[in-house]
Amino acid sequence: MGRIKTSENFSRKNIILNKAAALFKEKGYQAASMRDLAEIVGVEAASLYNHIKSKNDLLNEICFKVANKYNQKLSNIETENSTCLSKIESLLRFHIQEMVENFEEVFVSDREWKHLIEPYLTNFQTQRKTYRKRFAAMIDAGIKNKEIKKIDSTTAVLIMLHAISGIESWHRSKQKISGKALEESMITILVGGLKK
Amino acid sequence: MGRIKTSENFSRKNIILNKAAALFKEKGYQAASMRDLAEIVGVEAASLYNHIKSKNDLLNEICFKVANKYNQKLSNIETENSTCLSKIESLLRFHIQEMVENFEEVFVSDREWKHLIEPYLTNFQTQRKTYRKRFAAMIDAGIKNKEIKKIDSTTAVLIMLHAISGIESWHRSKQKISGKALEESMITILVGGLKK
DNA sequence: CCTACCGATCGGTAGG
DNA sequence: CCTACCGATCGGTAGG
Repeated sequence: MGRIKTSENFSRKNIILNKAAALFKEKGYQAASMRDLAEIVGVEAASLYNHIKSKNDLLNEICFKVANKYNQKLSNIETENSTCLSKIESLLRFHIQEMVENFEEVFVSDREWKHLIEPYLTNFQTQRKTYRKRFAAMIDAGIKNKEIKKIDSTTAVLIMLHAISGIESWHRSKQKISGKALEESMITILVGGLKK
Repeated sequence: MGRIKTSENFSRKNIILNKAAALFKEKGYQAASMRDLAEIVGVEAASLYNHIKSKNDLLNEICFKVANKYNQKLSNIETENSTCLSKIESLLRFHIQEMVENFEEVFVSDREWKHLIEPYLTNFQTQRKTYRKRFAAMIDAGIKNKEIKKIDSTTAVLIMLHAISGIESWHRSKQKISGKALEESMITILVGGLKK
């Protein structure tokens, strides 16, 4: 009795969630069928509904799980006692690491959220917008500080977040550099582009 | 007799192609139905098939139209007699302008190409890979020249192309800066990140 | 967790 | 360009 406790949750529902993230990432939400998912999980399609409410509910759980994690991290970084530039670097490193290590759910949250349905769709969009504003505020603080060159902070956020979401194509490449080397290259270019 | 000749082609087929690009961009290829498209065009779904072969053929035409345009531009820039850094800047400006002006088809080509079917899928993937290699070669030449700082050129290409494809969210923003201002901001940050 | 099945919607065709 | 319609597949439910 008593399973071994780890940081991962291997309940049936969590297995389904993880497989769904991989499937949605590969095929796109709409093109992925519940029969596809059932086959991967190893049950009949109807059986999935003992663990989940609907296909859209799976997307919901993936998207908000990721959003919560990112909001949490941003809050932690905001309260750090350090320069703006090093806060931004921390945040970028977090984004890059998440994209390297948990890229399936991060990718789905990033690219498939438009298939969410109301009221979750609006909720999610609002969270995204808020996150970007807080990120831009960090950049603006750095510009005021004279740590960062005078740039449009909204554009800078757009560039950095999308550059990172492009790590997906790094995953697909055959002769790829290591995750750590990728992180260092990205930081050099992105943070280098901000510095005075 | 004789229609007025302009650079735009308003044939029935081209109208369908343009509406399809907008629809695929908004809903995603899979979620967009031919009945949706027919309604936008103003005919019955069956009538579309007098102008096109299949839904997938529409995606094909959009993706390869964009690919051809980009390959053409890259070839022109490669033969220019100028510094590597200014070649890269020209290419980036072209990418940004295309994303601002023709963003529907560019976006579809960028995000929905995985729904192409063989042999077009492999053909398209190969073209993408080749394009990125040629772009990376321009950066490597600049590093050798000492125009550009020593960075991983593959990562730099990944960053720049994805940063630009993120202009999609600029289109959705309400209080947006002008296309020209966006271009200048992006060039400042991206090219600034390369310079020694 | 499975079998059996539902109504809806899909891409596409026949025939005019 | 339309009406009428096809077979396939979809998300999901009933009942055990």
